[in-house]
Amino acid sequence: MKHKTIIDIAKELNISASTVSRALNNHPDINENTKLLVNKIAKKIGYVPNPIALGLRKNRTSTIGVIVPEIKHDFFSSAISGIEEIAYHSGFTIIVCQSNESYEREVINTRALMHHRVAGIIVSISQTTQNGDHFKELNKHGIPLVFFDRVCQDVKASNVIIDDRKSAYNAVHHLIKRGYQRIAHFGGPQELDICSKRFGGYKDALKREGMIVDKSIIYFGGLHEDDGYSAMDKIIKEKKNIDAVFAANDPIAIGAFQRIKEAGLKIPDDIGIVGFSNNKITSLVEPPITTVNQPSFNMGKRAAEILIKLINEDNIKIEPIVEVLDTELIIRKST
Amino acid sequence: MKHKTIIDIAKELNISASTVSRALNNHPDINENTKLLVNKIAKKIGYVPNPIALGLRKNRTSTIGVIVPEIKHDFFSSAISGIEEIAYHSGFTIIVCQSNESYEREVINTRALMHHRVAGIIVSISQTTQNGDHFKELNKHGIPLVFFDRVCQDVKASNVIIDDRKSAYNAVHHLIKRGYQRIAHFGGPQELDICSKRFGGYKDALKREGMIVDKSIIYFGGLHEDDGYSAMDKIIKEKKNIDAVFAANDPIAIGAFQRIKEAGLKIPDDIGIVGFSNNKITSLVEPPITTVNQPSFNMGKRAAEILIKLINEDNIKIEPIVEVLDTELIIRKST
DNA sequence: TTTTATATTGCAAACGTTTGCGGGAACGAT
DNA sequence: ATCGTTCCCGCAAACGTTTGCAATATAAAA
Repeated sequence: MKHKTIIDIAKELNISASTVSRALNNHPDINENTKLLVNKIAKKIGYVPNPIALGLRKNRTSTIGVIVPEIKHDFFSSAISGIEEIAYHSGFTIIVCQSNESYEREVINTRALMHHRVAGIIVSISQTTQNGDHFKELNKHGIPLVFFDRVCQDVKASNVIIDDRKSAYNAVHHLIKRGYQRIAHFGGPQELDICSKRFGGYKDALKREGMIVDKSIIYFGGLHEDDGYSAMDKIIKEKKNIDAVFAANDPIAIGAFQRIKEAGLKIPDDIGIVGFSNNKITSLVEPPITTVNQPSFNMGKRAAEILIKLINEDNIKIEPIVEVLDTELIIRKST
Repeated sequence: MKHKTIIDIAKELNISASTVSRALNNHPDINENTKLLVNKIAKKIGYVPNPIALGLRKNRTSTIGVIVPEIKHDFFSSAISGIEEIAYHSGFTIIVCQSNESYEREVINTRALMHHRVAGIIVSISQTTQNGDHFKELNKHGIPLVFFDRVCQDVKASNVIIDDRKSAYNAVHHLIKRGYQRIAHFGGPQELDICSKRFGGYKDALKREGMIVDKSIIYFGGLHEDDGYSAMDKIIKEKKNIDAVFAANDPIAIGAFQRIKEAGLKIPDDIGIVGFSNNKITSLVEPPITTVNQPSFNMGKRAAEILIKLINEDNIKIEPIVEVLDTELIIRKST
């Protein structure tokens, strides 16, 4: 079965394709009666505009590109869910790519989306991305860009983020108030902005309370469970004296959590622990883990809303919008 | 900055666009030297073929459509991850849509993808889908289709599935071998094929061991945590005598798990529990939950591989491929 | 030298839209 | 009768490719 075109409508009514096009687009030049007829036939034969042809003509599609490190991660899949939700209701479709935390792949994906003539792009950058030149190319092609969560500092673009520093501060502050004295930090890669900010918040809180920042109980690594596990493993093996852990994210916290339990230590009595992101798991382990709620779904939604706004205001470049969403410390039994 | 076209290359070399096109496609008619020159200039000016123009010409893009109930669900996001992985390495991009378990939205998404001239579609159907006519339309347009996990029975298409019945059988069989006598079943919507099959496996196992299937301890509901929670809640409130639960999926199991713990009952001593899908959470709760490992990432990969094969063999319609992936009962401390 | 085959290229149409421009018809004003 | 408007509509180009066919040149065969 072939797709119907405006030419099919034109033939049916013995008018030209241009008239049909204008009628469908409600152009003032067209007689009201003609519009009625055209729309009637269009509905009758089930005409749907060909987005490809439109894309070629306008040199732009109604597709939004999304690049995330890994689709299957809780946080990102929720965010994508939010993006899709908004996109769907605005008549956009989304193309999803994953960088697998690889800078090269992120560059390739960005270029591919650009060549696909997407209307705009939403990105959370990879761990290994130091340089934002590939994003600047988008600018040259007039493709709007919104970062969420993991933003690229050296690129002028709209951001949907949280206040990582403050959120981390609150989390660590909470630990201190609970009476914990020797608080370790299991941080992510410091090149990643969110990670260095969370570390910053950790330091702020300690300093504010007159506590020292002890490098010997600060560990930097990846963002996965094993990173938390191995950091805690070292602490235990080296018999370091700590009574709490502030992890840069939930998987790290979970890894530490497991190692703590293996060691037969009690949470929260021997060691308190707080994570970051409010992954589902944290509420289900025993004891449930205190963490910072990061509104992943909403971050996706807001990113999409902002992007679509940018797409529609294709007139002049407005100043980038930076939106900071609220987080919330969810206090559970691990602290 | 404008995108480069074959015309730019043509002008640079004072040849026609058709020659450039053929040269780039390594057409035998073209002089080897010309090919060399064309490719050199193409690389020099950074030419990338315009996929939109190509799509219009060929009436088909190199995009794969994906429709799942909800992106943010563990199982689906892993599967999407797998699909993207294969697609990426084959030069395809993926458009992801979610049906939100709504039949209407699934129909709309299917049509939208069709009009987007996707090269093929991968689907896991919604809970509420009883009718596959929208998928049959794809056939008429020659768009190949692969279902994974949740397949549509009345549509002839390739499937990537697991043996739900057998997997459920194994799970329940394991419970019986462990000595559990009164095994409840918390099932999902029975209109969903996978759910009725899992229920079938449950019955098989009981019957095989000469046990009766007691409807009073079988609950059907949704696929979420609250469904498991409320089913277990009823059991407890009505003081029903059970010593194990076979849940149709992990969220249900988790819900039941929480209610059991709230009731102060011991797992696995008072009540044994087994889930289905091997969501990450099941290994992290205490005690970790026995479950059926469902290779979500690989199911996505296989679905994509099969689809791409179908796309490339656009000659005659071959018989649909049905691939049954292995599952594995992961025995943990909850049983 | 003429014919025929072969190698290499270009022309132009087509894919489905949108849109600038021009033009005919109808009508009122001069 | 002529002119100027207004209202509708169609022609054709353009977006970037691919591809059937024709065309040219060159080489081989007769």
